[in-house]
Amino acid sequence: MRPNKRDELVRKALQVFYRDGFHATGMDRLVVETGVSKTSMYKHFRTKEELILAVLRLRDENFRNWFVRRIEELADTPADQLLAAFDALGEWFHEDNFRGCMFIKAGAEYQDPDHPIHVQAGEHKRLLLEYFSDLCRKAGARDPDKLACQLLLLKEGAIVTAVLLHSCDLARDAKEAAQVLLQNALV
Amino acid sequence: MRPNKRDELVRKALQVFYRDGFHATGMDRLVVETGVSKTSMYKHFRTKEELILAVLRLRDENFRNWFVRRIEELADTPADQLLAAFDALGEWFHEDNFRGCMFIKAGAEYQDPDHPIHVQAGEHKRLLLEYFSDLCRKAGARDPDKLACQLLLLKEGAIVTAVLLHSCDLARDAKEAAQVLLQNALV
DNA sequence: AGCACAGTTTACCGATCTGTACACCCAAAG
DNA sequence: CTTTGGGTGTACAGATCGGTAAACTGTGCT
Repeated sequence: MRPNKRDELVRKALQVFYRDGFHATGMDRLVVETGVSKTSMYKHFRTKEELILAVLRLRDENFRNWFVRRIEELADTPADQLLAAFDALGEWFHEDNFRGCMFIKAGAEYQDPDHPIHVQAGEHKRLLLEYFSDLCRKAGARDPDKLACQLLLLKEGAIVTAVLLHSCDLARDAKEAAQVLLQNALV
Repeated sequence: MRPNKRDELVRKALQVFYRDGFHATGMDRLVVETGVSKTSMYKHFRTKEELILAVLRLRDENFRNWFVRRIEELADTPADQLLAAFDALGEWFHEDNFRGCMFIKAGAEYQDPDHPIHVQAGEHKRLLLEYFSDLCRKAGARDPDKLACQLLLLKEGAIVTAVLLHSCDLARDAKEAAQVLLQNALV
């Protein structure tokens, strides 16, 4: 049970779940796709749910790391970083394997608010909200928590709309809206 | 094959799919829940996919009818109606059987952009965007299509965030953001 | 050498999945 | 009354679902 073997399984499962969904992906499929035997799979993860939770943990780590790093590459001041967040989003949308937010999809497939998967998906959004709040506070916004929440709404809305409407440049529209909200909150 | 019988099946299936999801709900479950026999079910709908498409058509009709009517009850002028949309949303969020947007969930479970279910889910959002654009134009916004898109982002973001974060009053925050955007677009 | 253990193969479990074959029932038409 | 035909229930098909049993293989440690 090498720990890196487990990580490799989680990485591969992440790809498949992200592409095809949770209920639509059976364990048999993952076993074939990873090349590992079914017994080994169940040695590493006692249930499918446990595997999904591990996948979500990895996805949270990957996404937040990428998001924050990219934002800091794109801008220096907190205010500019809040806007750069939407440039980063736009880059993500244009990746050809973009399939929306895994946590929104997880919350959509496991709707019971008390289900561990649903809870963990919510935790990801809470952490993002915290990050935004922090930036808003540093930028000197009047009500940083409220502004952060509003910017989060723009981000989430842009993601789900980008999935369903493949037409317009939603990241740009979201960024311009964020600009208006930010300006309004700074005065 | 009375047509009202078919409609009754669609109505009941809508409830179950909305509560439990598409992949997680089997046809056997629907047969039990509706009391109809399996053979009859498949006489009305040749496949599960056909049933889901019928459900989405009904949902689109129900939701847009309710949404527009409620908005017109709450406000008279186009500008006020754009803001009242978020009051209507808030009422929806507080219904105890609120489970998010069925079309976002449909798009999340059927991710292939060419899949009929995904396409139909996108169509719903396109119709909502048209409705918003119309109101923005009547309200005299500078760039009505862009403003409509931004307000749609706020709406969609509020929905998915309301599903995952059960804490704050997202409809209110979204409305205040809409107010700022609207004011900015009217000057 | 001998042991421990990660990982494999193969076969299987009962449940559930979408979808179908077929005989039956009952009302309207001849 | 008999025939016709739509709607029904039963029973099933074949695949897949999540998960397990048991015996084997290979590697590293002592």
